[in-house]
Amino acid sequence: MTSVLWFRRDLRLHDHPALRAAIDAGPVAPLFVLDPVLVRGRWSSPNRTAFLLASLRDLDAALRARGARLHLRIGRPAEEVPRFAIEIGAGAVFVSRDYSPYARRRDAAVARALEAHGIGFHARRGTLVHEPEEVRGAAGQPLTVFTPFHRAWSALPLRAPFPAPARIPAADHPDPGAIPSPADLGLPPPVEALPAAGEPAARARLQRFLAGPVCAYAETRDRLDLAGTSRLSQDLHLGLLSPLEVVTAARAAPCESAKFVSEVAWREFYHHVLWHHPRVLREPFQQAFAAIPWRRDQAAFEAWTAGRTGYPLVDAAMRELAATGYMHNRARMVAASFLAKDLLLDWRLGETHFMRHLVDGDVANNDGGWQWAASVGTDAQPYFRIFNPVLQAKKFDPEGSYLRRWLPELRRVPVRYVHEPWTMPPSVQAEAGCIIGRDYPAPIVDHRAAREQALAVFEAAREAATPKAGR
DNA sequence: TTTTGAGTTGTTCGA
DNA sequence: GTCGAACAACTCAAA
Repeated sequence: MTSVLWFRRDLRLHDHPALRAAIDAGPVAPLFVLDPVLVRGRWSSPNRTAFLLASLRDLDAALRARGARLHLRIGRPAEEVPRFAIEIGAGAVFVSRDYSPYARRRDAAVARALEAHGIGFHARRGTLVHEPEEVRGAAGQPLTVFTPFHRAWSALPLRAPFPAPARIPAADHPDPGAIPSPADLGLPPPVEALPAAGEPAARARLQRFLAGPVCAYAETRDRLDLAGTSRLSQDLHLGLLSPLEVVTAARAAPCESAKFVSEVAWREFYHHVLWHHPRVLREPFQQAFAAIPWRRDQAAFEAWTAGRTGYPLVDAAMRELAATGYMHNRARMVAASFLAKDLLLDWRLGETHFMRHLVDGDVANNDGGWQWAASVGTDAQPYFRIFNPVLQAKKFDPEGSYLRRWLPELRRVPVRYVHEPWTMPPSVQAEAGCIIGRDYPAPIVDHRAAREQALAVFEAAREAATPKAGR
């Protein structure tokens, strides 16, 4: 039986259960559908699309080396997938499961359309290590606190990863369709320094990380001035790497890798939370905080996006994002906390801004991270944990090298002032060529006062949602 | 059922 | 400068 392998966020040949199932069924027609909703939607990103398109070119090359080729269609999947399957005479469509609310609606529509023509739709694992149905508490319930989730997740056995197939029996369509460039799609050019795309580049990053950096990961992952993180987020997002293979390889690393594996578990946790609670894309997981009166302040939001808040770590982070489509994880937390707590702006504004820029932008992880930073997520109640952007900078970038890298205005500012440049005496400002208010902004809010206000606002929301006496 | 233990990533304050 | 306690008593998970 001829089948279609519809690639989505599983752009690899290694450890690909859906691909294996398709090959076992007979000739395979690999397909990718460029969905306008994902290319031009509210949460789309030219950076991410460019990385996707480059990865597709790579996937096509890898398929050709094995006797097949990638077919590309542009349009709505509910129309394009059935049309393609019918044209090629396929009896089934295989996919790797996808978990976002949009993906669920899309896949349900595609499956319905296929069914009308007697074509099967088969979703296999491959996007996560363990499926949402598999990670459960003692009473069989979905878990919403990370630690019990992590325990249950870690206790599940790992299957052996599948090797990449040596050959793929091809079912070719006479019109393969060309992989467009971003310009062909009318998209603005992406940032210059995109990571190398495609499965081989991702596998090389994984090997390099596991050969050494993973051993220091627990100590260096938070350091803004060191390259201590894995930099695999975009690869996991697009499925250039199988998370199962990543975890299997990490556990076999020559040193302690549990901290890194637990970060992969965070990715799974947020995917599972989104699967069980799709409403989190619209509202806080903790409904008590749905009523927080977020401020409307366009100027403050624009200062944040432009990296001109006057707090160097926040500004460096936002400029790193604009310049590279990437932001260090620690910087994401500080920048997000600043938007939600110091500026009291709706975390969903920041969530959208991140999605529009991040090469690794992932609905589940981004939403989970933002809700955590805004203290409205699955965490029980640490709303009084408000990052101090100055302390965070001193702690994780002691010499200010990350700050200076992204804030040229501060390059000549002495270390003792670089974390809080507004404390520079005028003579030092003149000498450093950095006049506060002219070359670099004064803080747009006073952190101490903003913190007090945020505490009061969150406290009030919590009070309002709590019934007074004894339920 | 009720109770008990515990919770990614912090900050501030006062000794 | 360092260190422990307080933050505020909440929710979830499991015994």
